[in-house]
Amino acid sequence: MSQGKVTSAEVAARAGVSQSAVSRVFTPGASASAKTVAKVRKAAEELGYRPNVLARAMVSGRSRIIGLVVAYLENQFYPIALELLSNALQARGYHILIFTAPNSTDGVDGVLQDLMDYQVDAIIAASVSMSSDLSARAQAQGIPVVLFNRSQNDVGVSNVTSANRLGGRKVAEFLLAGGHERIAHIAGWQGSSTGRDRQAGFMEVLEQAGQKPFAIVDGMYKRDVAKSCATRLVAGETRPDAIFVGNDHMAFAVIDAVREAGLTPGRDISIVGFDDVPLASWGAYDLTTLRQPVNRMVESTVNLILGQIESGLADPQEIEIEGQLILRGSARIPEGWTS
Amino acid sequence: MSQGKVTSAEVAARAGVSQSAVSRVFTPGASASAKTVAKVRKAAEELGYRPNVLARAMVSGRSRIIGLVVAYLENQFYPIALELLSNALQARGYHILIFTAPNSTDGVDGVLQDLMDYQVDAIIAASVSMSSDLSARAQAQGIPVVLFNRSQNDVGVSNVTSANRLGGRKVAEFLLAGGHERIAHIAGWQGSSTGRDRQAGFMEVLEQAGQKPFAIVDGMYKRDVAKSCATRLVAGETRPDAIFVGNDHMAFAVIDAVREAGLTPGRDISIVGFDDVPLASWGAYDLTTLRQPVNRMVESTVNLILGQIESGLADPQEIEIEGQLILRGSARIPEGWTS
DNA sequence: CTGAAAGCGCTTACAG
DNA sequence: CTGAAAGCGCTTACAG
Repeated sequence: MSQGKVTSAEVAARAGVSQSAVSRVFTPGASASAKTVAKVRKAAEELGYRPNVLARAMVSGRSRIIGLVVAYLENQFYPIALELLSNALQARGYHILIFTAPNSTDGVDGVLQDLMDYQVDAIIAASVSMSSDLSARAQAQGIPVVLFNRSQNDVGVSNVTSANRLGGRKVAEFLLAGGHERIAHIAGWQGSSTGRDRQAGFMEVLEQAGQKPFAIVDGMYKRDVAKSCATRLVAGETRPDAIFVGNDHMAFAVIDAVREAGLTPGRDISIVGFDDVPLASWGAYDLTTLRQPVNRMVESTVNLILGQIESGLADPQEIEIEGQLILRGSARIPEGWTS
Repeated sequence: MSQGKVTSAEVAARAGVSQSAVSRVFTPGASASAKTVAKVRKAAEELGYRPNVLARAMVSGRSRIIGLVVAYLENQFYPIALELLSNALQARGYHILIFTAPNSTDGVDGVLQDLMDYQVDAIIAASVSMSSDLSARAQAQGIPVVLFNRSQNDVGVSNVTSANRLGGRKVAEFLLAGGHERIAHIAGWQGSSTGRDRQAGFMEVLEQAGQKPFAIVDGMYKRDVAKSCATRLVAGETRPDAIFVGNDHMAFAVIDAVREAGLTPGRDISIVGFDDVPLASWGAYDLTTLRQPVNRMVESTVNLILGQIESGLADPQEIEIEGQLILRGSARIPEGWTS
């Protein structure tokens, strides 16, 4: 069957047609007679021919490659998102070229440059921020960029997030309704929009209720930071009766810390996370959390990206998807609470 | 600065040299005078020129793209491996094109075909198996293939695994030394080499010791399967005093099940996993497990792959890396045990 | 519908 | 060291 790389010219020779005819047979929506199609398909089959995507990309200007910049793969939210993105894109004939990013803007910028060298049709940047310089370069080359799970309005790119501020509000309302009076917040990294927005929503509601937070600290989206914060918080004379944690990944560490201090989440202290990664529902953590609807976030991202690739225009859009509070055992549930 | 896509011809024009000269300046190890280099770099800088990787790939036959087939992203072992692979490859100027695989051989084969269409320089298949037909096609095209965390000797491809059989033996020895008498095994998927090898090593040692396993069931590498198996096992009149679980991902579900039955891992029943993913060390699970040295597995994979790409020859190699038992709280530790 | 020809953006012998 | 030219494997007007 196949023997090294087979080209369209070889197929043409065997089928007794021109190379252009072979190309047309493999180009969706091209014109070829049934007879030609049959001859070409037969020859191609016999030779094991498959079109070279890279060559096609050169001339058509479409690589069918989407660049994905990703970080924080230890946080289960991202592998899940990655898998969903890959599946959805694959189903539409696109594939993901992965770039793992150092967490600084500089690092990301370098990586984005590399990405563009591959002539990607679009870029999805998950959980990182970029400079406006780089976003301008992408724009200039007509490459749509979308920020996934992060927003940044200074650089003129699209972004898809959940309703983070509203999410923060919902958590605060839930905790207040539960009668908590000393609510601490181990926040998501304040260098990120998600961290800031969740905190802002949370604070708004507390303020409206005339309640001061027990403490606010930046957990940096890091397990070890969150854990030591939690340990410190619960070691004091008076301790919080609830902790809202900026994401699930940190919340797991907080639960570990709380238990090490001899307390039981949901009874002695309420813990609420943000994301609802699969692990949140596993027995050992049973974490109450505000779900980010990752399915719908991915769906929106894919539609947005493909729409922009096909239309050729890339006016930035901001998509925000509302998430829902998922009640589990780690936090006291207010009487009669429904949601 | 940058204005749409800039080509080497435009740079040449501005620098007052030939297009070939520009190409040479950007080709590592080509010959160009200091003067030419300076002129070209300056012009390139001013225009925002970067070589088109795809065009380079067309003529050089090297895309600097490595295809990665991956599944099971919910199991933390794979995102971790993915991140390490991507970092290592990126540092050497390669990038990963991701393909998520359906778990059937047919599915994988289809995906591999798509992969080859992108003219990847090599293929890494993690946790999946492929048909010998497909491996032959890759071979014929001179594309090295390595199986990561899976072995398959019928198809003539390289593979990198940990010492799974030995690992199974180590776990059995540990459990026996701990005085356990009713050891069950919720095995890794028996359709996979890892599942079979771990089980085989485990059985060998039990047999040598004249002990029959309490039960052997196939957990399929699925949480829900493993969990219901565990629930059933501990519900019986006599129950196992230890369970060796085919990987950590399932072991977490087993621990959940055991706790739901009112038992305490490490005290009432010993649970041992396989992998040592980060989550295994978190407080809520504290899982004793046989570590797969993912760092070294990745390192070997990258060296193997790049060696084969550069040498042009791809004689299959089998690399096996020994793992170590990591003692934690989920299993009774034999007195005086050191390892 | 179909073939000959140009061209996508590069690299790489080949002369000089 | 350097430029002109061929060619990588395709797609896509352009004639017919």
